[in-house]
Amino acid sequence: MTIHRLSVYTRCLLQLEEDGVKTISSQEMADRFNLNSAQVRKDLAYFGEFGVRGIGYYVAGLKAELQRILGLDRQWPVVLIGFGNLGSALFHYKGFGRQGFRIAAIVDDDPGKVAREVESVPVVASRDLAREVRARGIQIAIVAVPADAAQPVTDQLVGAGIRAILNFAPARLKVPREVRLQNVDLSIELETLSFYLAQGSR
Amino acid sequence: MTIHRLSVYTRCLLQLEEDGVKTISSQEMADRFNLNSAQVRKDLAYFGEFGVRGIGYYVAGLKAELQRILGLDRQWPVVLIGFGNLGSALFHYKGFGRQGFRIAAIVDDDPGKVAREVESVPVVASRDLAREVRARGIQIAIVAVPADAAQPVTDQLVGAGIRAILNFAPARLKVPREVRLQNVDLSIELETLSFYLAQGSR
DNA sequence: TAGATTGTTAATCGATTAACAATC
DNA sequence: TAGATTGTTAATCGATTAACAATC
Repeated sequence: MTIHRLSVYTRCLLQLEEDGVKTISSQEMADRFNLNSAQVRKDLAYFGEFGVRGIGYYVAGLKAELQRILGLDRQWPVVLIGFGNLGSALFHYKGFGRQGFRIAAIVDDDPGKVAREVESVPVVASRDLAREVRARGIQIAIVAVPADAAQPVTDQLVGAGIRAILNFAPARLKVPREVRLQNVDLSIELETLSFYLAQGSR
Repeated sequence: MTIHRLSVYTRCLLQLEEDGVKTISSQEMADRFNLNSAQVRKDLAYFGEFGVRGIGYYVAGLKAELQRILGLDRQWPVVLIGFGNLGSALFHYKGFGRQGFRIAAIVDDDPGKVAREVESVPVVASRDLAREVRARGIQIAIVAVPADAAQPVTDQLVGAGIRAILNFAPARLKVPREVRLQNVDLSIELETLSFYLAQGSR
């Protein structure tokens, strides 16, 4: 929860830096996100003393600190599994690159796609997955394959030494404890909305 | 939070029904999701008395109740805004349809896409958005356009009487209070992962 | 020095869990 | 009746917020 908010703060700071703002108080930050200023200060103070009493936080300095904490102060090579519609969308999505994530390899078993390059990123078959992961020092995978292909390829990823998986497939993946798994469920959010509509019309 | 869990329970019950399971206890449900049985009971009891003491919950009955509560006991026509890679991926994503969401119209201003039909769903230009929304009684929109196009089209949606928006664009949308907005941030999840990797290697 | 704002402690709030009478 | 399991109250836990001394 705190980590989630740190991400949000970081984006805010990027924006502020672009706008030429030099310092910001916890109160001003809180106002932007409907949060409480004490919460902002507590979140930040947990990782160190980044503020200056009477002044607030220096935008550039705090941004750098948060990026370091979140691991965004470096490039993370990522392997993208599945290059169908969703995989393709994620590949072209600009948001990842902006935070230092770089898709370094694509895995897809469609013979029409394998061995090609997409914007100079190689597309390989799943049999070459481990080789690519090791050769490129990849620790993060994004899984964007159909539900039934998700677990087998996940097992391969784990075998290849992947440490974190962002899963878009509508499947409940099993991974060993030491691998971090984050699921993104595209339809559960829609269900939340329909709940409110259904309640509203009652 | 509770709503989110209700969605999860519903999926579990769908699975159980397929597997021919007739009844389930709160303890069994809890075990499947690393939850506490008291929490399951409390979540369910909030909406009514669905269980039977000594027995547990009837799978079919509880499923029907939860679907009703979540508004999943009906078809929701949805308008999809943007038919690029992401829009296309969402269109073909099977998870939505399974829960009663049906993409009834697609809006895209690319002249190469307008006026065509995709799997008998019409693709219209944004100037015809309001007409389609009203004609089809659409209350839910999925926004999958680039960041800079998101706010203008959102304003149009609001004007057309849309009541809920699921936003995939990396933009902070402004909507009036009565419109429910749910943001899906594709890269914030990745940042959570990199935090743990960065921490681990420290 | 006066004003502003932090970092942190104490108080509050809400959500989770344990416990158990009710009851199938 | 005995065993199982609910619905619900009371206890616990954790997260949020208020308050304020420290200090720029």
